[in-house]
Amino acid sequence: MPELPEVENVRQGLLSAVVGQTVSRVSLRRPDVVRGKKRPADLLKGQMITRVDRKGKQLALVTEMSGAGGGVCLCVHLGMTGSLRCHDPRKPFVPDGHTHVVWHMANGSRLAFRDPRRFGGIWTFASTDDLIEQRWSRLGPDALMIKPTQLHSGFRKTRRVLKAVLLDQSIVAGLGNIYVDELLFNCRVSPVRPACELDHKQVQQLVTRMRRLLDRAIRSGGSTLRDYTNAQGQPGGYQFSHKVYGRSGQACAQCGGLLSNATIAGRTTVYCEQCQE
DNA sequence: AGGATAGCCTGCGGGC
DNA sequence: TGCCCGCAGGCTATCC
Repeated sequence: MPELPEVENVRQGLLSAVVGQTVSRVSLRRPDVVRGKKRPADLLKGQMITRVDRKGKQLALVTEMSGAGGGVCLCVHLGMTGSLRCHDPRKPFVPDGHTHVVWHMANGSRLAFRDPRRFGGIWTFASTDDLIEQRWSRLGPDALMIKPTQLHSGFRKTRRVLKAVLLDQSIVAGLGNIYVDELLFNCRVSPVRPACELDHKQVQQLVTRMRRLLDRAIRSGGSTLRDYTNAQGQPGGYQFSHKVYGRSGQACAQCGGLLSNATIAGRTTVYCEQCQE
């Protein structure tokens, strides 16, 4: 469930907890969560974490410079149930069966990657340039950065419906099922509307409202439905502001009619047939 | 080749 | 009470 607002909250929590810390030991309890070519040296052992970057729903733990183009880095994708949690040196921490990687820091704190469903994973790169070229270049612009012209050109090159296009990370990176439904309701636009039908003014409004929605969700700590917590283990509060997600059969906040539930683009979708055209 | 669909994986909740 | 099945969903692979 971690979408952009949740991942951004995790990123911000990691800034204070692990940036500047040196990794003294890495415990790889479940090797297959590290995808692609993995070298133990690439799991950051002996290196100092200097940055935590994000694009869309993906994070990067970056270490100090090593050759051209930036530091060695790990790309972490949380998938549906993945989490990155920091554990205080003074408190006991017993990794359970779903804790796949533990980074032990020189100051005694630990960073744990846990992911019961294992839709997430970790990718290793020799430099941030490699990460960008080999992986992040496949993503569209980040949802907080995208310009209306960029989204509009993404819309015009397909015949798919809005729901499918907004979920497509190669068009815009960071939205998932929750925030797409919330955004479409916020804009009063139907999820089954072909994306290519929107004119520039409508796309502009979509981008404006997308940024505002995501900003508010970030400031609320993201949405916690079941699993999500930030890097410090605290839940978010934006689930209390959801207008449509998870509210099928309940009253529309705008017209009072019943919210509909349908499978659109293979995803459960909640929307108001009356208000969203 | 764009687009739809299956499969990955576990936990939980509804229904019998 | 307990079991089984359906569902949740981001992303990749596969097929049409």
